[in-house]
Amino acid sequence: MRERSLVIPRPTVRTLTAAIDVVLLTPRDRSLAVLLLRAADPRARDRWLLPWDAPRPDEAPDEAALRVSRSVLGAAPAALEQVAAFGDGRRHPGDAQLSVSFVGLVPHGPASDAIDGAAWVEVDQLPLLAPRHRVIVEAAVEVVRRRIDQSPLAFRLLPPSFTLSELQSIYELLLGRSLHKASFRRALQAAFLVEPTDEWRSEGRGRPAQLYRYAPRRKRGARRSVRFDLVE
Amino acid sequence: MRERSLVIPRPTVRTLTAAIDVVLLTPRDRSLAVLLLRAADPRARDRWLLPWDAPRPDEAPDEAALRVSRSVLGAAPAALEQVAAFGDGRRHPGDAQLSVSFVGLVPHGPASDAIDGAAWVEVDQLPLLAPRHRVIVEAAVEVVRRRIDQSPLAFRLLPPSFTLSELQSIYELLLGRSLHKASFRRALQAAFLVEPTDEWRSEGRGRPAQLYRYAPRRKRGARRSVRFDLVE
DNA sequence: TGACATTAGTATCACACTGGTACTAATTCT
DNA sequence: AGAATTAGTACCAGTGTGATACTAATGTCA
Repeated sequence: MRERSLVIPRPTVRTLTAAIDVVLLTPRDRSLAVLLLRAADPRARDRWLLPWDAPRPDEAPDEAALRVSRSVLGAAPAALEQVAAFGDGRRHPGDAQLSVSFVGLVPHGPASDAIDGAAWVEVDQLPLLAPRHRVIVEAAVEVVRRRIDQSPLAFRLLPPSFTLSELQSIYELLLGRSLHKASFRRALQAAFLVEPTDEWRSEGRGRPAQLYRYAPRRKRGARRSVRFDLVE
Repeated sequence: MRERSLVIPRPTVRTLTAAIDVVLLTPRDRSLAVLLLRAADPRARDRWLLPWDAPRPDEAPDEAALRVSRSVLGAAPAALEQVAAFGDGRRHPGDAQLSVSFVGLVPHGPASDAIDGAAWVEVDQLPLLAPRHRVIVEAAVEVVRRRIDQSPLAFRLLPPSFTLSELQSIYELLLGRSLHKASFRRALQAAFLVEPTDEWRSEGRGRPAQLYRYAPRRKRGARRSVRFDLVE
């Protein structure tokens, strides 16, 4: 190794203001919806907000995100993952210099209730938000889309038992395109991810569908071939 | 939507100490190596450190990461992406409550020099590090491995022109397994990612290899089938 | 009641992709 | 010259993909 005579000054930490911002997502109609809070003061600069709070002393970011999620949902979300830290110039409603953002998934169904002053809004039809909250929502959706075939996120958007058509709808929702039914089921079968229950659901018209549950059987080394799906 | 009578208190921000920690990676031999700094004081609690600093006032995290990278490399890395924020109880060398971590990629070759007091260490043979620095390195490697087929990260670990065998070696390094040569090249061809130069490189023994450059031709909607490669 | 719409689920089949094996090509080493 | 080494290609059986079309089971409506 060649060496240059630069010298590293010993760094010291500096304080800044921080917030934990949570994007809670649930499937709604044919789209994803995010939970927004209406500002208590109607003359506030931001009418709508993501749920957020400052981390308490000695509270880890994921603990704070769980606490914020519980406070608005009344229960923990089915999944909660960090999205990223945002600290650029975009304005935060609490003027935090740094935001650590999380995305939580809420199953479709009656659990989608929320507290007073909150509303599920489709992510394609966001109202005016603080600029940083807007980019956080976009990043959260992107994170879920990217991780969908690495992590069982799709199953977190469904109740414990579901039909294969519902599962396919979630995948189509997240991937943004329609999928081939037979291929989808063949791949699902090959991955040993679900198992059928002995229940059937009759949803209005049409033939009843069998209900399945998420029951992954560990498959070691499911080695896939290399794919060059470069986005940029 | 059903409404409960919970009330959201208006949150206020709180200050905490923060650091920007940078993991610089380069291919070395048959492994990945990370740039570590040796502590100036030999009696310091941590003998080895990741490059880090506190963000300056009004400096965004990615700007700070770029600044830290430049200060130890003498130049910008070929890629720089955020890994995650870490704020659990694990100790940071500067006792920062929150770490925003970044991973930078440095091409193989003469640009892998570094400043005095720094060393490239294989990621499988890390010395004793502060606990948070250890998990940051592990997370950084994992991020690169996960994003390899979504983002042209592999090309950032190579100089501007390279042989296809070198490219395949990088993929094998990151994926941790060997790949089929013909399949690798077929997939590469189909993705329109590289183009041949008119140069050839004779590297000691064996037939000379043609040099290629990264020249992606945008292919819209390269739709792949769904794969259920769930890790957990 | 019976035809029809609707949704679930399967069968068939041409086509494309994967990866093992084996080959040719061009260079250095001895 | 011949062996070793690395680059690159050809062949091919097996497997995955997705279009089309089918059967199955229910509700709707005349």
